[in-house]
Amino acid sequence: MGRRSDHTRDELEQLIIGAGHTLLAEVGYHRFSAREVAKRIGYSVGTIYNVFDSLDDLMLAINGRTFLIWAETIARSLQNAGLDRIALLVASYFDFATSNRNLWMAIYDHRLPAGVPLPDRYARQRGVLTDILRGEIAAVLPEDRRDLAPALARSLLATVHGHCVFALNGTFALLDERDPHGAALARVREALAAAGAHIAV
Amino acid sequence: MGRRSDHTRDELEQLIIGAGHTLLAEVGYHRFSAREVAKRIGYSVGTIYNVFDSLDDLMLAINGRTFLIWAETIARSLQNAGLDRIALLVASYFDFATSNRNLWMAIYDHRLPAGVPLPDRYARQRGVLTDILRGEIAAVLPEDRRDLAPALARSLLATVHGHCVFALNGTFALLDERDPHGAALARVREALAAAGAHIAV
DNA sequence: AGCATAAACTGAGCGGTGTTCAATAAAAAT
DNA sequence: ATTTTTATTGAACACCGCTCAGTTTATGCT
Repeated sequence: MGRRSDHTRDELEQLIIGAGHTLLAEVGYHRFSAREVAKRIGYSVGTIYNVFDSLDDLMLAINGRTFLIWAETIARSLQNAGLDRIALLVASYFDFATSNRNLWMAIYDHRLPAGVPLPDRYARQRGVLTDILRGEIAAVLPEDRRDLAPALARSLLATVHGHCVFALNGTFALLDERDPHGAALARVREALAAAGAHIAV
Repeated sequence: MGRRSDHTRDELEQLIIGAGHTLLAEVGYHRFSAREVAKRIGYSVGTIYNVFDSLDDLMLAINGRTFLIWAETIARSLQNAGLDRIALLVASYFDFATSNRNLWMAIYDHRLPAGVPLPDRYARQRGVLTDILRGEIAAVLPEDRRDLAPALARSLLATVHGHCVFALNGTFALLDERDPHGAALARVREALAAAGAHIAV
């Protein structure tokens, strides 16, 4: 066929990302395919490649959306948080990863060829989430140590991430760890305490 | 052709694992293929599948070998270690991962289908490495807290792992972190200090 | 209205993948 | 010498990412 124009270019892009997001959530990164996305929206493979340069490109768009949803989820749960906002952040991280297994893992399963840098757009979508973390960590640090916030936020993110990965990929099951979330929170508390943070517990 | 018997079954298995290991190191998980392994040892695809049930099976064998080499590397570097053995462990972790990027990442890139448990053989190969860690951590804990060692070892492994993943997958580059190894070591020291460990620094 | 241009969309085709299994060839046993 | 067992093959199947000549439709122009 030819021009159909049921959708504008932007709508089509969003349609693809949406269907891709759903497919990814259902089957996971390594069973994801452009052909299946096309089938689901009633277009042919070629159309996917007219809108996106490559599958890498599409994956970045889908993962970018996951990041936005993730940031939104965490922001919302922070709104009705108690005093211990840090504990809530850790819990949110685990919660999102666990209840969106495939989407969350795809973020880290997908990698660009060596040397290709992440596009700015994607970097910004990721930034939304890390900005929230940095803000919350800065808030619990004493004023004279606020400058530690960026580095500490990165490091604690990595700490929680490590526990979360091991929880989801079976490593912790192998090691008989039954409370990954608790362990992560304990490490975060120790690090914050060492930095002089004042946390309500 | 038919029976060639240049190799016994076991030799052939080791030949495949060896060539697979090399290929994996060269091209990484997502460009790894059974056909290429076969080509490199002068056999055809079918032979790979006579020796291994599936590619998952072969990947486990290869990753298992990586674990053994990793454990050996760490054990050797512990032999001529100074007083701060914990710092050396963290450094070794980063060092192995960085200088064996593809092999190390493949351990975590490869995942069995949901529900399929890791075979015992593989679990044991992994165990060698974690046993070393648990021993070293127990050694720096006061006697009356030695029982914390297993849980703490798991958690610190996850902590260092998280930092290492972010260092290798570009997340830390995105977040302007320039000393992942230093950050990981700082977190480990804080956690050990909180557990009452006595470390030579 | 008719026609030319531009845009959207297709899907067969290319070279790859994991996996299977009838056929085959050589060694071992009889 | 003949049968049996074993090791090995590679074409075939259904999938993959990706391309691009070709088709269809909408739009602009006279």
